[in-house]
Amino acid sequence: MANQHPAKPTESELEILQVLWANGPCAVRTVNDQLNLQREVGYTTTLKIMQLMLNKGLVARDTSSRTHIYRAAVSEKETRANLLDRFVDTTFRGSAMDMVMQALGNKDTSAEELAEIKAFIKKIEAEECFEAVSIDY
Amino acid sequence: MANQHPAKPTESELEILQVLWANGPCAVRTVNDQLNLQREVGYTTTLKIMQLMLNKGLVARDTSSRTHIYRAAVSEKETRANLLDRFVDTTFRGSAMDMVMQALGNKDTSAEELAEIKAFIKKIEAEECFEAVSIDY
DNA sequence: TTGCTATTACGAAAACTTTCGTATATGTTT
DNA sequence: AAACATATACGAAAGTTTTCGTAATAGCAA
Repeated sequence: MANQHPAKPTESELEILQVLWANGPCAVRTVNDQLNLQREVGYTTTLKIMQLMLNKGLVARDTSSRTHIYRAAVSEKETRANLLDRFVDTTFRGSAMDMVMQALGNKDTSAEELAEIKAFIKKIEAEECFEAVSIDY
Repeated sequence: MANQHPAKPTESELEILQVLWANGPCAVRTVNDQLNLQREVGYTTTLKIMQLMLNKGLVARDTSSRTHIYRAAVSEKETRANLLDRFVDTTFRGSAMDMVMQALGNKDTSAEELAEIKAFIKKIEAEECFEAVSIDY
């Protein structure tokens, strides 16, 4: 179920994965248009990267029609988890707590969001009472 | 006070900054030794990167004695904040909440840590009542 | 068919990062 | 002084990622 190789997409590759995760399977043209909402990227550049991603197994594609349709071949959740792990290691010396604190400390966390987190924590705490039961759902 | 250019250290540069932040001003030899606790890196490699960092303004150095003493020229807090921003943007589409949730969701958050976060949230909520006052200390 | 547009494929250049060999200089020890 | 160990400086190579020019192909319209 889990990916064999933890998948370490580059920054550009990640941008593309974001588009695919958000929009579902897309043609290269669509992906490129989406990217260009944020920054200028040439069409063949996007195409090339997506072809490289195909080789790495980060995406798959349907070539039955002329315009190939690409889809993400790695899950958003797992990829995020991997990247988060790496990031916490390199930037917060492995302390996820430090990172959460810093994220919360950034002045722009609304009261609503804080409430949301509190609720989430409550949920986790409730689950911890039943550790023997699988909570990996 | 804030850095002019948000400072985007590479991964190696970040490793070196971590050492400098943790140990205070260091000679290249010291930094290299520290790095080698985690992975093998040649001395001149570390030296070279630190010299490049000097050009970029990421570190400063005291050359009064033969062994130059380097120190971080960017603050840990600000750098972390910058990197965190970037990371949240690229990996969590800008949603710090999503990231915090994912971090907390990773099964290995202890009850103590959750309590810590709750306390921290309480502190933030208290501060939000006095938004006019600077909470940037 | 002919010409126009959109797409894929491919390779190479450009940009960036990391690594290391080597020259040179400076202390230290014998 | 001479030999040795250690430090800096520098440049080039190797590795990785991104960018883009160009060719080949397929679909479509006139």
